Amino acid sequence: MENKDVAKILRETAQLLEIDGAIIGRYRSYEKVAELLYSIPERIDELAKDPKKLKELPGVGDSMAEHIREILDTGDYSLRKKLRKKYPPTLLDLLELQSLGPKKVAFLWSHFKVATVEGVEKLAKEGKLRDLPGFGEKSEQNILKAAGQFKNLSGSGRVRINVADEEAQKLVAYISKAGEAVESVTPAGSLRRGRETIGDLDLLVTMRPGHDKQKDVDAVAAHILKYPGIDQELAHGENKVSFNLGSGLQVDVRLLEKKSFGAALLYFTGSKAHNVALRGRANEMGWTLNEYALTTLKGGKVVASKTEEEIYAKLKLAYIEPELREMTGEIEAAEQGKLPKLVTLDDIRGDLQMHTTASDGKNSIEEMGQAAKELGYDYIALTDHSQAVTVANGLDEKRTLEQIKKIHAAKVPGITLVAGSEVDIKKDGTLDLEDYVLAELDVVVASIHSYMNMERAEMTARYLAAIENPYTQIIAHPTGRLVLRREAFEYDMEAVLDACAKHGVVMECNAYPDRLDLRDVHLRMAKQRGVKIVISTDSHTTRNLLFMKYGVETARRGWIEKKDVINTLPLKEFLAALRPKPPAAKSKAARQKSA
DNA sequence: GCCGTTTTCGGCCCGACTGTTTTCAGTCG
Repeated sequence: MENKDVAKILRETAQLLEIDGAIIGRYRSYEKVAELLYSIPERIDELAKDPKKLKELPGVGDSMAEHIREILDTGDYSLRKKLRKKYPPTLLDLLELQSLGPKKVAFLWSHFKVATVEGVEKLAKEGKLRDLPGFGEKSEQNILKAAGQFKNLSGSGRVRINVADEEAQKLVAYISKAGEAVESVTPAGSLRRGRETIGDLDLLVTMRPGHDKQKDVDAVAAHILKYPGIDQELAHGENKVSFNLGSGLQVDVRLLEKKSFGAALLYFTGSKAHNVALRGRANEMGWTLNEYALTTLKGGKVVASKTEEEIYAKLKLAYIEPELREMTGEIEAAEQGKLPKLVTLDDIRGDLQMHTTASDGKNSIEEMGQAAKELGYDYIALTDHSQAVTVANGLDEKRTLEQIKKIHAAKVPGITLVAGSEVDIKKDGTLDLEDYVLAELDVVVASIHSYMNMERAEMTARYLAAIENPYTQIIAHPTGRLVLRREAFEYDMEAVLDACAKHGVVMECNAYPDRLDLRDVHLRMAKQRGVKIVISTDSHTTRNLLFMKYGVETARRGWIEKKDVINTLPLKEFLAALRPKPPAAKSKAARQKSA
């Protein structure tokens, strides 16, 4: 059973308990463990084999360990089953509606026995909600609106990181033009943490001290609400405005004074779990932490507020990079001075997967080279598809040899062009080009583009065969998942990474925002085994080369350091870090000639 | 249900905003 399956059951139990009126701590303990399961690199079914290991997880005690074991053994959990008998499963849909929470959902259920979005919508339309305690005409309208949105909503309401990033840049530029009063506009939230999908955009606006503070804030807020992309205004208060963009992305803008910038940035960057831990730590030290400052519990004296660095320092923690703030051990590491020195975009000296017009790319060898040179790279590998990927006009042996010649002949001053191929790993685990061609390539990147729904054991065997092939040097987009569109392949990641470690095969962290694969937890697993990483864009146009930053952010989320990433090395050392290939075999033609 | 330099009970992050109230509960992040 996968971690996410166990997490789903625990989360649902938490929601049902909350509706059932359980005390706050009880359902939070379920919620906490559910969140934890999404973020740990270990598989819960593996951990559960050792009774002690389970209880070492924060927030897991005797009872929770027992519940987890029950879920793993039986596929379900008795308390959840019991609650689902009491409340219909569709009741949880109601929690998704903006303005409805557990209390109101429980009330609606107890009074009307209504448990579906349609049912609630009907009651609202008939005006049956407005006279209930805690409801009114306005909330009736809000529920109607939310029900309409729920029905129209396709998918999760999250967008890929590049979409959020582009929206954020547009908004930052727009808000910066609000006038003299605006000093800075800074994106925070999961975008700053480099998550692969973004649910909402958090922007911090710091204000210059003026003679009439509230008037300035009001003017800026008014300017923001005139932003052309706004679909619906959600909230407009003294220091906050929220709205939906046409894309469905929710935006929260906070207007604040410069002196609390650090505390606010920390707070709005999250993650929630990281914040909760920092607050708990502050309390233990006799302080309290909120979005305005770290202050003393007694007397409310400000201890730190201007920068994140000084707040971490007061909490006796090394500065924790945003990408690490997911409560996966970063607090302990910061306490002990054992945080990784994360790889940066500036460390990257070459890009090792991209396509040209020879297969499905839009630009020539020279154009890709020129664009990469302008980004400051020392080298790039041009890696067009191999023949099996027919939809991409993949290259066979003959065309690959010609392409190698073209790449070596092409001259772009200031950058070295390396001849590569993204060779398809076929169904049986063999590579899609003959050995005599693989031997001629400077770098062999292998990846899967077909038969993606194989059984776990079969897919594992396919990868192991590919890794054992002495020509395979890099495995590209190893899990094959497409963000928000396609689940990862099923296979034994541990076994595959162990094989990579054994054979010196490098794993790719694919920077293309639809892929971001390997993802954070896998990268940490790779690092634990000493498997080296390359970060590549998989570009199909010169513009795509700019995606490198998303790959670097993903690698940082996986605690990856410069020394773990071989395309931070100068060309010669990079080539030396690749698995050495067997000496060039004779071509088929040459073999026939000599025979 | 978990947990402990406010420890074996009694808390559980904390504040903004909304819509309902007439001082606050519920929702949200």
